[in-house]
Amino acid sequence: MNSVAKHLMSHGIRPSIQRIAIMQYLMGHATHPTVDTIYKDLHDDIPTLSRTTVYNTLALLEEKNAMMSITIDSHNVRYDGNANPHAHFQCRKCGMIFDSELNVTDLQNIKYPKGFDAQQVQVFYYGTCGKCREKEAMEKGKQIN
Amino acid sequence: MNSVAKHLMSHGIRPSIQRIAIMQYLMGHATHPTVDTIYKDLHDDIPTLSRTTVYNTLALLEEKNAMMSITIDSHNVRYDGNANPHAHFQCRKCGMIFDSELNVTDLQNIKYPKGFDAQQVQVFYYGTCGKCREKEAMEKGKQIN
DNA sequence: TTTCAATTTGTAATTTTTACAAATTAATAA
DNA sequence: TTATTAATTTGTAAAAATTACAAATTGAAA
Ligand SMILES: [Mn+2]
Ligand SMILES: [Mn+2]
Ligand SMILES: [Zn+2]
Ligand SMILES: [Zn+2]
Repeated sequence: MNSVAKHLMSHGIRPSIQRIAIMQYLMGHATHPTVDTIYKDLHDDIPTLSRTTVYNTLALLEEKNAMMSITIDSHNVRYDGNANPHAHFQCRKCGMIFDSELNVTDLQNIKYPKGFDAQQVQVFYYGTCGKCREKEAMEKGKQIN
Repeated sequence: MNSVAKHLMSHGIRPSIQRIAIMQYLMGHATHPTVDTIYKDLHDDIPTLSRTTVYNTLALLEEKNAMMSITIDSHNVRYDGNANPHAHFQCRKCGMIFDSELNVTDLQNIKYPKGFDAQQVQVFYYGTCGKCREKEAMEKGKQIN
């Protein structure tokens, strides 16, 4: 059996063709794709795949902690095959989402209201990515003023 | 002139009736409301208010840094009249969003990819709030097993 | 007052997500 | 194997959230 199927089973998920394809896609694409990107890309290989199945499967994978969703972008939920906790950076210019080295587990146990119990922490940085900053510098250089 | 109008003007926003009402609502409700909640609540006082105006105004207020939006919830964007940086906690049981004491500015300058430039950081905790934990404890107590 | 610009409004369109029942596929029992 | 049942997938329709846009209104400047 392939490693993706094993990953699913270790999380109590029966490894169907569709579930393997979606999980495999997430593990192979560290781009934090949207539902639509996942659907469109996979649809080329599996023309029978339904959008509903993508939604259903992503909900299942998340519930079983096989991956995580991130709400860094207000327009679309993003999905991340890397389930171990890490922070993210979204570029406001190009919209791309990058991983950050920040170990968010350090934050897990601090500074939320008394009597509360936190199970998860997400850290989202917003700013400008390296490429977009370079591009900006170029544009400025070209300007006369 | 009232203080809300002054706040708007200090951010370069012309203080119209609608803009004052929306900004005032956010400053008076630390509940991190959705667009719909803001619209429905204000509509009682200003029956002519349009949903589009609420969307437009919130986008403007955010652009001018008079307040901030938070994407802690995948279903709805939330709005926060408190623009100075702080973390948030969402209860997975009741959906409520609470402020956290965590000073996120500490995180501002650390651990995102090299050459990148972060302008903002958001920290979102997910878990169970105090009230929901109490409720859970009660339910468990009642059970025979 | 007239003119022009900014703002608001209402409607329609788009996008994202969810609901749901039928069809298909997989697992279990006979 | 074949019949029965359960799990999964599919397609369509509905709901919910957001955006586009042009007309109407309001405010500012000439
Ligand atoms: Mn990631
Ligand atoms: Mn807050
Ligand atoms: Zn970029
Ligand atoms: Zn709660």
